[in-house]
Amino acid sequence: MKYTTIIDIAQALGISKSTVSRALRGDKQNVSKETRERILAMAKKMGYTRNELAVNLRKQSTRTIGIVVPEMLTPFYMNFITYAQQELNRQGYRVTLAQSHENPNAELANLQMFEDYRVEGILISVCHTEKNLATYQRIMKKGIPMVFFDRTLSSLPISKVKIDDYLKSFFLVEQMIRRGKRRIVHLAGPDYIQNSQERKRGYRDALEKFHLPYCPEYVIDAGVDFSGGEQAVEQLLKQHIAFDALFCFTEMSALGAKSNLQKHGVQIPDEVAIACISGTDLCVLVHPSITAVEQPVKQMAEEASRLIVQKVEHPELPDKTIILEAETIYREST
Amino acid sequence: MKYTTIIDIAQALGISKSTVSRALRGDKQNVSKETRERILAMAKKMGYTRNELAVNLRKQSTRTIGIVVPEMLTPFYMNFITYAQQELNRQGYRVTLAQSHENPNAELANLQMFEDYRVEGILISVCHTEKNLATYQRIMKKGIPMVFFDRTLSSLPISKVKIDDYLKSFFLVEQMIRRGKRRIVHLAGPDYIQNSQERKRGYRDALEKFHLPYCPEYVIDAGVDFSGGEQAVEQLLKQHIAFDALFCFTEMSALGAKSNLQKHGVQIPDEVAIACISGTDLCVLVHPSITAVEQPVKQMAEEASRLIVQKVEHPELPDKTIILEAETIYREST
DNA sequence: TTGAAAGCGCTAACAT
DNA sequence: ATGTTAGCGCTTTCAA
Repeated sequence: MKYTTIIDIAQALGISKSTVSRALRGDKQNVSKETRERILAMAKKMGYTRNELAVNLRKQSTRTIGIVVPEMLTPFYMNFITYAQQELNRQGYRVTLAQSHENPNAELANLQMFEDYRVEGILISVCHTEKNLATYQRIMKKGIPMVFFDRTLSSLPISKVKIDDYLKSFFLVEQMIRRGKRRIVHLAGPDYIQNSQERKRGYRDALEKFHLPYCPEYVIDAGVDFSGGEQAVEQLLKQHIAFDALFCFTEMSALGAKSNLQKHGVQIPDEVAIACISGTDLCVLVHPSITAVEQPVKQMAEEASRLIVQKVEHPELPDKTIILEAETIYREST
Repeated sequence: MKYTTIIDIAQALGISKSTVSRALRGDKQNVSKETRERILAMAKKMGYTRNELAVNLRKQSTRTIGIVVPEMLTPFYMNFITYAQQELNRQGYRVTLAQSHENPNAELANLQMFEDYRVEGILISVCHTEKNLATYQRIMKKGIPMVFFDRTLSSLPISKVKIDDYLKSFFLVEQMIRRGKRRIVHLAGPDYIQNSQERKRGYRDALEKFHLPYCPEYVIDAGVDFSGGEQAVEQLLKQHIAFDALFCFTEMSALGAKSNLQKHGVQIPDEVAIACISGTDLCVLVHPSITAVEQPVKQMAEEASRLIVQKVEHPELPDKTIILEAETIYREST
């Protein structure tokens, strides 16, 4: 399969490739209307499509932003990507996507690939607090702009867009306590995600504020997904740990927990209340009794996009951290 | 920001760029172990990353497959993408993604972009039966391999991977009838999606088999998303159309319908049974009473990937249509 | 208004 | 084992 090139067009018309290039790029100044039309017609006839590889190589610019996310199964990251894509397209950038599947090695490979393809900026939600620190720093030092979003890293002086996980966590737990819950179990996320650590702090401090005891066995590592939530509940029941509320790290683990509780015949929310900090309204949609603090995914995407574009176009400007107000949703128990 | 090139390395070492290129590409035959090591060390020291743009241009090959999907919000397409990516990577191909947002113009732009970037094959689930027919044909004629999946087009002689929507639809409706449902409403998808048309046929024929009347007002255009399902139910209730079962086109419209029914105090599934053909277990997860025929997304992704690779590497081979057996799931009403 | 020529970073055929 | 050279498709000075 052979693509038509500007040389083919030039030859077919008996003119130089420079003129063809100019016409095709829409340069109205330096090519007569007549030849312009002949060129456009011939290009169409020959099925010409400009080779972006060659253009990018020549121009030494791709106008492409790479986005790395831990996963794309929950709507949160997909929404982020969609909004970011919109905003970045509006600003004249293209987007290429990569998922790390929660695996630092895959994340590394993706970042490497972005470098190889000369993306001009990177938006990333990291999958591990430490594992790829050196790589992030290497990329920064190389001068490739990066912006962290959602799962950020406090240890790195890079622009970030996030919510205040500590505060939101504190808030949610406080709500549960005010509603009379006393034995609140935290289905926590893994420690290698910083948001998880901050939510643990929020959980702990909220208990403290109300002089409730902090029991280590009430904090269970439930991972990030559906089955993590199921297993955590399984464990709780097996160990006969009494509880009247669950505060989950992700919406998926909340759903998993819910599902398993129902399987065991536990009434929700009469006996147990469930809450999580959610990227979308999935939880609410699925089960209105789950209380959620909703992350402002659209704003997050737009802020992150604006930040990365700014950084690409004005590398000299200082880094910025944006903390977004998450919307708190209260649902009446049904 | 200036990237290190093989010329930089060659100069730093006082050798030719060909040797550097060879060493960096892992050619052990034609470069002495000693210089090889010097080159690798220097490359690392200077932070070299190969410019894939240049490589692709020079080699006239990108080893990249483009995937176009209507949306990425439902897990079905995301699962497809993930599995396809795995399989294609295994075969030495990269993947680039685009979503049409159910918009034929966006789909067109995405296909155009894929051409510009010289993808070597395209996997697509179309968003409209007719709108972009000419483009698909143009691409085919140009010799760019394409494989259709899930939402395919019977009118085009291109390789496809799909389920038998007619059969599965027939089957599902038959089940409802056998369970005593008589007034089955079909929240149908739009006619510009072929799968939707075939499911309508299946619905109709199943009724006929059991000598049940076909009422046009029982077939409602509910679109593809959550709000479509909500609105369809709203309309049913407002018009006082009696029904005891809903057969929905998508899992999202099933969820929307369910949500609105609950809002109006209708018991599910005591009064109304809901069924859909689902790409994932989302429905089941959300509401175990929803009956679903599960699409074999993993196989679909793997077959489609294999087909496209085969077509890229052996363009002379004939087109193929693969119809996958969808797994039928019965859930007991809870 | 047009053309000639250089070059983006890399590979590969052909010398040496 | 290494170097020289041509060229992938395009843009962009510089000349004409």
